[in-house]
Amino acid sequence: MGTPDFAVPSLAALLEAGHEVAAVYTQPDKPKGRGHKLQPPPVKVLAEEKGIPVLQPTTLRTPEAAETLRAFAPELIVVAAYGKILPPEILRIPPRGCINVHGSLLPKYRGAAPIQWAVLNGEKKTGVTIMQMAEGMDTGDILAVRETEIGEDETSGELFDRLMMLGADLLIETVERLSEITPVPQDEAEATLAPMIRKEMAQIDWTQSASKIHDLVRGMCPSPTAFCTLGEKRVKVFAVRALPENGTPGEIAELHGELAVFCGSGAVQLLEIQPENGKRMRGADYARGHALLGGRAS
RNA sequence: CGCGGGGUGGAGCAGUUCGGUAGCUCGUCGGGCUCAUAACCCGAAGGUCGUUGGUUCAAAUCCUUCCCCCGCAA
Repeated sequence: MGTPDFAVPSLAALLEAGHEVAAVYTQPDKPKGRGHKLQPPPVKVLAEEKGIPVLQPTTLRTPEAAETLRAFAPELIVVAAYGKILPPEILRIPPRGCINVHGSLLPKYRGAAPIQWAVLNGEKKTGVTIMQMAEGMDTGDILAVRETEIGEDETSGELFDRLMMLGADLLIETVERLSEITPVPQDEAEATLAPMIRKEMAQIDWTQSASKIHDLVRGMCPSPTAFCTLGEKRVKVFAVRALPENGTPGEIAELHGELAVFCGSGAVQLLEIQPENGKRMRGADYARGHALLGGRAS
C-alpha cells in the first residue's frame, strides 16, 4: 500500500527481491495540473506495468473493503506513504502484521511530512524507520532504523530521493529478517509531529533570520516551494545563500553580484527563483529586466 | 471545457492599445585605462520578433491555424 513517488522504490525492491505481491492498494486517481486531467498515483503506474492488481478504494473502513483485502490472504502488508489510516480490522488481517516505511527517525517527526519538517527545522541528520503498525499515527514498535546526514544545502526533494532508496533497502532487509527482529517500543517522551505542509507556510517572512529562511527555502523545495513578492510580482524561491550583511528587512539589493534581500538578521542571495509566468532563473537574471534594486520584498 | 500570464540577438525585459527602417540592462568578442577588478571608457558581432495563412504600400504590432512554456486553483 502506497501512493506517491516515495513508495515506488519500495514496491520495486519488493518485486526485485522476489516477493510475491498479491495486490497494490493506492489512492484513487485525482484531477491534477491545468485543465482537469486525471492523474494516476506513481505507485499505480508501476504496479500496472508489472501486471499487479491495483485497488483504489476510497475508504478501508467498510466490511466490504476488509473482505476484499482478506480475499488476497496477505501474509504481510507493507505500507509506504499510503495516505490513509488503516483501521484495526485491516491491521489484524495479515498473520505477520503490517509494517510501514517512514521517512524519519521515529519517534521524531511522526505524520505526513517528516522529511520536509526535518529540513525546515534545520536538522543535521535524519533517516528512515521501519516499524510495526499500530492504531496511532506512526506510533508502532520499531523494527529497523537507518540514519543519514542532511547536507548543508540539501533540499527536501533531494533528501526525499535519498530516503526513499534507503527506505526500500531497509525494507527488504527487514522483511527478510522479520522473524529474528525484536520490536522496540517508541519512547513517547521523544515524540514530535510533522503535520502536513500547508501552502501559506511556504511564504517567506523577511523579518526572520537568514539561516531560518535558508531552511524554509530548502524545506519547501521543490514543493510547495517557498515564495515571496518582489516589487509587484510573486516569485517562487528555489535556492538561496545566507550572507552576514545586515540591512532593512525586506529591502532588495545586490550583494556580491547576486540579487539579494535583507532579512531580520543577515541577508540572502536569491540564487534560483521563478516569477509567476516564467521559468526558473537566477535572481540576477530576473533583476536585469525589472527595476528591483532598492525596492521591497514581502 | 476551472482561472490566468508568456514565447523579441546568448540571458532577463521593453516595444503590441493608436501598423511605418527592432530598443534597454547584461553577456560575448576586440581595444583602452588601472598595481588590480564583478569597476570605468571606446568599438564590434549577433535577431526568420514561436509557427501557419490572411489583411495592407507596409505587420513584432491587426485577424487566423498550430506548437511550446509557466503561475493560480484543485
